[in-house]
Amino acid sequence: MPELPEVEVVRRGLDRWVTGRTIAAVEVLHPRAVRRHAAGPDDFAGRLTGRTVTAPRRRGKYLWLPLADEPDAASEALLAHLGMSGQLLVGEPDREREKHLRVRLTFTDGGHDLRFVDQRTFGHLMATDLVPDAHAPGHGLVPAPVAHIGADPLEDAFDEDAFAKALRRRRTGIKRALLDQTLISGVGNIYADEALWRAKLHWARPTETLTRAEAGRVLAGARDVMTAALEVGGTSFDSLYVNVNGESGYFDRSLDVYGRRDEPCRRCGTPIRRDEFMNRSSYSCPVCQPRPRRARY
DNA sequence: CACCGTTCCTGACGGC
DNA sequence: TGCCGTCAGGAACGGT
Repeated sequence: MPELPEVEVVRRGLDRWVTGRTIAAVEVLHPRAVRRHAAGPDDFAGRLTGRTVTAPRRRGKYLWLPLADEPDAASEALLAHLGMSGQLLVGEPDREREKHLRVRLTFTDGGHDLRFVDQRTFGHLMATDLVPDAHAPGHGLVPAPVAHIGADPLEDAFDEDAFAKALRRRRTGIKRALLDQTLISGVGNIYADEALWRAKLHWARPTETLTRAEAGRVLAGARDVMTAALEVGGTSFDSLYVNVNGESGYFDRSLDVYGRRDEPCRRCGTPIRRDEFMNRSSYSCPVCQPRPRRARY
């Protein structure tokens, strides 16, 4: 399941394979893949055709390819969110079509094509305007649908003090807050559990009771685990996540709590517990991460 | 406004 | 063998 490190791996792959190339044609094979492009599949294709892709950017789990507008800087972009099972694949244009191929882009140089493949169709592509970035005033641009999300923990613009203060203003549990992309982006279910294990905090800990030091530990935990995942090319559990060349990451072998129900905690040996939370799973160590007296779900 | 439950989707898997 | 229920989850959306 692609979270920030996996999306970053994809971004790096795209930078190598598509930057500077001009889009020749766009095929939308499944309209659901572009459902967030309100003007429809034909408009989506029309906006991309003939445009030249510039260096890919990312914030949290969103990835975008700015489209050159010579002589000015790009004012539009191809925006991608991989959802649960989305892949962006680059390869020989005449290779076999994947079962869940949703969108295909070819380039004027006749070289490798770019394919959006997505089994569960939670991901999407769209063409969108770029708007000023509230997190870096006077500098960058971000796609309009990305404007409302927070900075991610691996970018310079991330304001740690503002994050800690915003957490304390919330009246919810820490894991809910971590999954709220407006507060901090790029953290999904897997890395939320990993960050909380590293910070030794229970997922239902009320945000308003977090000290500045504890907020700092959560953030450091998120940064550390994401950086480690990036170094090994991203996490993969079921081969649905792959980088742009179709190679899976290996980070799942390094996870400390996620998916490790009843296995010993790597710090204290206590069996990892699994709780139900938001109709999904939360994994934690009962000893390292004691349940708070007052829990917020 | 803040918070939270529901919803979209397909394939793997376990039980019978 | 095959059918069916359950599970996986990001984020938009609507209700409170």
